[in-house]
Order: sequence, then C-alpha cells, then structure tokens
Amino acid sequence: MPRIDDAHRTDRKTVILDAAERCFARSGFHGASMAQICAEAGMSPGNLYRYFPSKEALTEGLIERDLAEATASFSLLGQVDDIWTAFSELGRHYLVEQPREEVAVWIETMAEVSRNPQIAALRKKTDEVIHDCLFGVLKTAKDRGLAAPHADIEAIVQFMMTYADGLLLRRVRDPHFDASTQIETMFAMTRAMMGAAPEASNDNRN
Amino acid sequence: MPRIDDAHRTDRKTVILDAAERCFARSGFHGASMAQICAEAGMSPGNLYRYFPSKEALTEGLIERDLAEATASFSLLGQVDDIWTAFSELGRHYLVEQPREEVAVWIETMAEVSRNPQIAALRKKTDEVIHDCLFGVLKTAKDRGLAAPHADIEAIVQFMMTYADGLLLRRVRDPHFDASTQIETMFAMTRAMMGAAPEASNDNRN
DNA sequence: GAAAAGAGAATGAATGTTCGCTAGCTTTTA
DNA sequence: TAAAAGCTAGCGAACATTCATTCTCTTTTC
Repeated sequence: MPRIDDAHRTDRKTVILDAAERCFARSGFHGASMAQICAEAGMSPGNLYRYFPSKEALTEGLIERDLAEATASFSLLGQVDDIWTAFSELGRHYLVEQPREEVAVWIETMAEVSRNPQIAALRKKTDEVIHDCLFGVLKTAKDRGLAAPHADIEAIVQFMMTYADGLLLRRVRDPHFDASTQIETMFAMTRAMMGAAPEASNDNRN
Repeated sequence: MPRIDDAHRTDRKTVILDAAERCFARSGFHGASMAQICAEAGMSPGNLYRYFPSKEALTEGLIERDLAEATASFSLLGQVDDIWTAFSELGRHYLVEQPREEVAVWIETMAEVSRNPQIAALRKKTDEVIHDCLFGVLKTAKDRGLAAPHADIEAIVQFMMTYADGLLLRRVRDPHFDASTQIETMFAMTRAMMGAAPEASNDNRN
C-alpha cells in the first residue's frame, strides 16, 4: 500500500498556489482562467482539481497563505527590543521589497472583500492580527515610559494601518513611487503621535 | 432629415453608465455580465451596443466620468478663501458621503490599473489633477504667509493623497469604520506639517 | 497489484457580441 | 396633403467562444 505522502502533497499545493498568484496578479481573480493556471503550474486540469476542489478554493487558499505569512511576520514584533528598528524592517519588507505581483493580488483581495463574505472574513482576521500585534507592542512601549501618557495607542495603530494601506495603493499605481522615503515620513509621524523624541530617543521622561 | 438628438443620446448614456456602475460595484468589472447591465439599464443588448461599442468602452466611460467629476470638484479649490473649510467639505464628500458603490468601483479601478494601460492612463490623469489642485492651493497659502517657510508643500500633498487613499480602502473593508473622525486626524496632521495655526484659522492676513 | 498521481478530451453553461428585424419619427415626393 | 422613403431607437434570438468542471484513461509508486 502506497503511503499518503503529505509532504509531497504540500509541495504540489505550493506549486499551484504560486502559479495561481502569478496568474491572478496578471489577470485578476475573475480574469485568470483555470487553463492558464494549469499551464503556469505545468499540470493538467484533472490533476489540479485533486488538490483544490474549485477556483474559489484556490483563491481562498492563496489568501489564507498570505494571512499565515502576515501572522508569522507580525507576531515577531512581540519578541523584539527596539520597536523602531523592527517597524522599519517590517515596513521595508511589506511596502518596498514585496514584489509587485503580491501587491496586485492584495488589491484584488480588497476589491473582492466587498462581495465575497468568505474572503471578507479572512481579510478581517488578517487585519485583526496586524492590529493586535501593533497595539500590543506600542502599549508595552508606552507602559515602559517610551511614550507620553496622553498618547492614544489605538489612534496611532489606526493611523499606521491606514497610511500603510495608502502607501501600498500608491506604489501599485505609480511605478516611480518612492516608498522608502514615505515610510520614514510615516514613522516620523508615528513617533510624533507617541509623543516621544522625534529622531533619537533623547527625551523619555517617564 | 431628422435632427440628431444629442441631449437624448447623452441621457441614455447616463442611464447605461449608472446601471454599469451598480453592476460593477456588485460584481466587479469582469464579474458583471453585459446581460446584467442591460437588465439594470432596462435595455436590450443590441440597443446598448449602439451607445458603447464594447464592455471595455463601458468601463472606460465610467472612469472618464469619474475623472470629469473629480476635476470639477477639485478645481473649485482655486476659487475659495478658507482652504480648511474647503478641504473639510471635499473630504466629507469623497471619504464619508460618497456611496459605497462608487468606492467599490474605485477599488476595482485600482486593481485594473495594474493590467490595463488605458485605465492606468486615465487614473494617472486623475491623480495629476488632484495633485496639482492641492499643490496650487497650498502653495498659494504658503506664499500668503499661512504656512511656515520651511513647509514642504510637495510632501504635504503626497501625505494627503496617500492618507486619503488609505481611508477609502479602510472604509470599504470595515462597514463600522468612522471616516469622519479620521478625516479630522488627517487635517490636523496636514496643519501640523504646514506649521500653521493648529485649529482655527485665526491668522489669515491676506 | 493496488492505490495514488497525472493526463487530456469532453461537457454544458455562460460569456461578449452581432444580426435581422420592427416601430415610430421626420423629410421628401407626387 | 398623402404617400413614400429614410432615419434612429430599440428589440431579442443567435453566434462563436471561453469558462469551470468532470470523466475516462494511463502512468508511476510502494
């Protein structure tokens, strides 16, 4: 009896999801056809359907993978000493270095949120994960005296998330958009809202 | 010879565009079918095609209409005395009162920008119009002494446009999202960047 | 040799678009 | 001033194509 090879199955799923991501980035969730995805994955339709039962399952699988990645990345925030360095790295990863393809799929997801409840739920979960991680780390910083007592952590998190969304959107729209400097503006504002020292931390009167 | 009734033709086009907007908001550019749009417009396919030669022409027509509306709205900024009141009204109009349908189509447009050059060009034009209007009015304000000499107008415009994008995106994602208060945050930051009076406009010596 | 992995043609529904047609005008003609 | 002719607005069935999905079959693996 041939054993069920879970590792192999996971590998094949990864191949399919990667192919789907490229196709969705190129043509959108509705525009990309299963035939294209099969070709990109080097696989017949009949075989692909053994791994994902429908096109919708494929898109959900892709979004779930992004959710898992985001959860992993942002969870690291809790185990870090210097939050500004950590923020900077996260920002660079998601807003500058993340390939255009993934950003395109992200926007596609945003559009789909309005009409697909399943995807809306997944996206909500991602937002909550990010929110809670940011809130946690900023709250801890405030409790340690790294922020002014009047600093409104919730408002700061809202600002960061909203502005980051805007940056991603502008990046896709304008190929010449310089996300790097915009990120610095974003963090400068965040620090200002925290009421901490604007550049170096030379003003922490706890 | 029967006169060509331009007014009637424009009316019908409006009916079609309104119907298309509802369908696109509901199902996306690719998800909505011409049959649905025809039904929504109360019109047969054969007749609809007399006004728009293809589905793509329909989507472009819709985006062009939005461009015209934005141009009209933002051009008014130049003829106004109190820019903060004008900003506040514009923000309320576009970020709070604008119906969900139009915001949904806007996101759909953002997704389409990545793959359709025609739409990308239209969207770029809209961005330029908004940028130039904002830049113009802020530059004028600065020249009148309403902003600190070191205020970086270009950076302020970039901030406003990016943050507004983020706000729209969050509004679609979260039905309970309170855009009103977020707009105030946005303008407070803008005023801070201008280095002008923080709340009321008690310093207009023109 | 049995189960899993894979291939690829077949299927039926749905798509964007076109075509032939009619109804109701307005202009021309007799 | 009627009838004829010509135009635009509109209809809805029909078209070729494309789509997601399934079926049947072969190959590989243990």
